[in-house]
Parts: sequence; structure tokens; C-alpha cells
Amino acid sequence: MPREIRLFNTLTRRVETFRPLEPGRVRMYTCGPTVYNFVHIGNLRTFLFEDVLRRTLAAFGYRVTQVMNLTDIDDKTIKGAAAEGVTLREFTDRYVEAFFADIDALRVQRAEHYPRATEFIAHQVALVRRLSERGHTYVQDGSTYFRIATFPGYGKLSGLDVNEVKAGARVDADEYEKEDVRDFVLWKAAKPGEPAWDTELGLGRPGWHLECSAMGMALLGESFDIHTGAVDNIFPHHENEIAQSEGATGRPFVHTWLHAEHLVVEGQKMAKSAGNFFTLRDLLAKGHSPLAIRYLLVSVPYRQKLNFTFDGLHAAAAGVERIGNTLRRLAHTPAAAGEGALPAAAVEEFLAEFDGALADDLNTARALAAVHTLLTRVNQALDAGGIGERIRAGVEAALARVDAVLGIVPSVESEGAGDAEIDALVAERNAARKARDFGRADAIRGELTARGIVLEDTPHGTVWHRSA
RNA sequence: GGUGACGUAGCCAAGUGGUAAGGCAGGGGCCUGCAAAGCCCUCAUUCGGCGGUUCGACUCCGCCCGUCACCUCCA
Repeated sequence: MPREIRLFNTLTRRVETFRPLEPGRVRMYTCGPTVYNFVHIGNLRTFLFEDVLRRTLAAFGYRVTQVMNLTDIDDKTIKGAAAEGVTLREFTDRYVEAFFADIDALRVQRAEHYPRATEFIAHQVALVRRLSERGHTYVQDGSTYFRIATFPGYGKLSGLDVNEVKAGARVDADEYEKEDVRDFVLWKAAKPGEPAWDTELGLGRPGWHLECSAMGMALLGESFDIHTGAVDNIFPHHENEIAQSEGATGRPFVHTWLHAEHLVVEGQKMAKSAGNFFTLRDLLAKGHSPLAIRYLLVSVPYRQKLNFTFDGLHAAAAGVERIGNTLRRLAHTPAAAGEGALPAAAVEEFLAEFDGALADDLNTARALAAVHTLLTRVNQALDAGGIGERIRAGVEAALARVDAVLGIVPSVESEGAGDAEIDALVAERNAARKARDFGRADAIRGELTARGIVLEDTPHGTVWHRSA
């Protein structure tokens, strides 16, 4: 039996105990990138929330099937391809590839499916047909619209009163004519020079919201457990998905809706004009480590606004370092006889708190606090006389679980080994130290430091590793 | 105008009725030939402000101040 988890459902505005439709199995749909550009750290915050969600569910014993769409047909991709004079596919392929490279760098686990909107045109057309059969649509100037007046539940996710949504400066930005400004387009009539599909709906292309309904239902079923995105998706995107999906099937579309808060940079909304807009690539180019970025983005619970700062990034890097240092000490310190200075209860308490925090609507800040408390106890025990073999294995297993869920544990495995030249320098330095020739010893250490090698003289000998 | 968040130490942040987790930064100390790593001590008599409820409130209620988000491009 999987462990229970409590999640805040946007639909009910409450933290609820999560119950999958099929016991032990979770089907989740996560809104993915529009592939017209490199993803920025705000996108990444959301993807990382989804990654921690799927990892937590898996660690808790659920079998997870995750779908993440790749939006490769919309105004932005069309514009981008046209601007460069390449086909839509060539243009979007580039950013799909970049997207995968970026999430790989951040250790995001792959979803089971990454459907592209352009590869599910038939499903989208079929969905519109079902909506038409049930009287939810109308056609105007070759485009097909969803008439929200036919869907009584409209507004239930966002809590917006549709009657309050009035035509104004911000409404009806798109050029297509609608019967009612609140209606949204399902199928857009072709415009000259734009990609179009010749279908029973006429020559055109799918509207923005259609792909998620069609692909979600195609890959996960007409009703599934979880649908996620960032808060700005609540309205109109997810509201419209519900209308489209439930309008077509007459069944509940999604049981639990989860939304990640936005991130701000140095307290300001991230915007290109403000000069605080960062892609992953920007940060890596500045020399920040992917693991530190991941740690920072994961350290604030997903429903909290995250203030991304360079101070915070340095703190995150320090946090990652501390985990690695402790793991390294643990590996290099000989095991104590028997239980040693760390009681087995310390590990058990940690696991209970760590899992408890995650089960509480993914409270990653609390989970991380538990990790640090464990690290302190481990270091105390290491100072106090060592840790027994069995307990040490328990600590390592616990940190492996931390890594399985949060993905923030640096690898110390292959460090400090297999480099005969460095080993020789270390040996030479130790000979100098023994001879009390500290000038020579420090010169060697200085040289190694310049090469990015960190030395540690422990009671059990000198160990070295490469600085992060 | 409508709807909804948030305001805890220098910074990030947990807690949400029982007397303030954790991390980073800072100060002092131990260890070390010196470092590195680690450990110890220290760092909010107080949780935006003012009232109220309560034996007791950071936690509940009211008002006020401030910051922010969404209201059909937006992760």
C-alpha cells in the first residue's frame, strides 16, 4: 500500500488526502513548454515542482504515468519559424532538444510521454467533433469556438465569475471574431502563410487549449488523477481545458489540480526589460552549478512565491556542499565497532520527518531542514567516535532516498581516486609535513588548490576531492 | 472594480492555539604546523501595526498599513 500524501487541490481550495482513481497508480498531466525559446528559471521552477511530485509519489510506492506536452504550434512558434525562414518543425526541434538538455542538466526525471501538439491533430479534431455533437460549439469565419454559456461549470477552477469578465482593453486580443468575448477558439481558420491542416473542421490549426485536453485524454484516459501547471495557467488555460474535456465526455476530467507559484528575481517580477531574466544557460555560463540551482528552486515549497537571488544561490551551493562533505567524511572515516555514536533511532527519526514533510503537500523546506538535522547528527557522531557499519549503511540509504526524491545529493563516489599524479603529490606533501618542512608542504597544497583540488588532513589520512 | 495570496532575525525559510525548526551570512571558541572539513557557543523576550477572543495567539476574529498575483500572450 503506498503511503498517503496530502495535496492542495486548486479545484476545492483545500489540502486533501490524495486518492488515485486506480489504487497504487497515478496518472498525471503536466503542462510543458512552448518550444519557441530556451526555458527560463521560472519555467524550471514549475518543472522541478512536477519532478519532485513524481519522485515523491514514486518513493511513496505509487506507479506514476506522467505526460508532459510540448506545444509546438502556436503564435510564437509560427512567428519564430517564419522569422528565421525555417519550417515549424525545424524551428521547434531545436528548442525541444534544448529543453531536454536543460532538464537533464537539472536532473529532472523523464516523463513517460512527451506528446507534441502537431502529432495529435487527429485527436484534437475528434475532440472538437464530440463537442459539436453535444452542442458546445459554433463556427464563425471558418473558426470553431466553444460557447461557454453551454457549460454551467465554467469558472469552477479559477473561481472567476464569468459574468464579471467583460470586454475591455485586455480582452479579445486575438483577431478572430467571437460571438461572445468569453468564448474561446477551438480551431483557428488558416491564415495565409501559416501552417494549417486540412481537416473536417476546415483548413486551420488547433487553438491553444485543445492539445492538453486531447493528449491528456488520449494518453491518460478521459478522467485522470493530477494535472499541474503554474498559477497563471489556472485561468484561462486550465479552466478551458475543463470545459472542453468535460463538455465532450460528460465526465470529470481531472481530480486534483496542482499549481506552482511563480518565482521572482531579487524581489522583482522577472522580465527581459528589467534585466533580471535568466535562462538555465545564462546561469551556467556565470559558473553556477546545476545542483545548486536545483537545490534553490526546490528548497521553497511550491505554493510559495520563490525569491530567486544570487545570495540564495550561494546559500544553496553551500547546502549542496555540506551534503557532499558529510557523505565524504562518512565514506572516509573507519566504521566504529558496534553501533557507534549514532543511534539507529536518529536515522529512523529522520526518515519519518522527511517523508512526513513531503506527505504534507510537498513541504520541501521542512524536508530539507530534516536533512540538515541528520547531517549535524552524523557529523557529531563522526567527531564523537564514529558510526557503526550498519548505521552508516542506514545513513547512506537515507541520503540516497533524499537524492531519489529531491535530487540534490552530489556524487562523491569517484572522487579522489585514480589520479596517480595527484596521489603522488599528496604523498610528497605528507612526507614534507612529517619532516616539518611546511614551506614545501604548503607549496604543494597551493599548487593543488590552483588546480581545483581540495585537501583535507583527517585523523585517518589525507583525502582530496575536486572543488565544485 | 472583481477574486485570491503574502508580510517570521542581515538573507532564504518552517511553524498556524501552548509559549519561535533548519540553512546561509556574521561574531567567539575547539580541532589543525597552518589550512580544509567538522563540532561547540552566539545570533528574533519575538513573529507588519492596532484592537479583540482565550488561562494562553506568530497561530483565531476585526480594522489598518505594505507587497504581490490573476481577471483570455505569460511557467
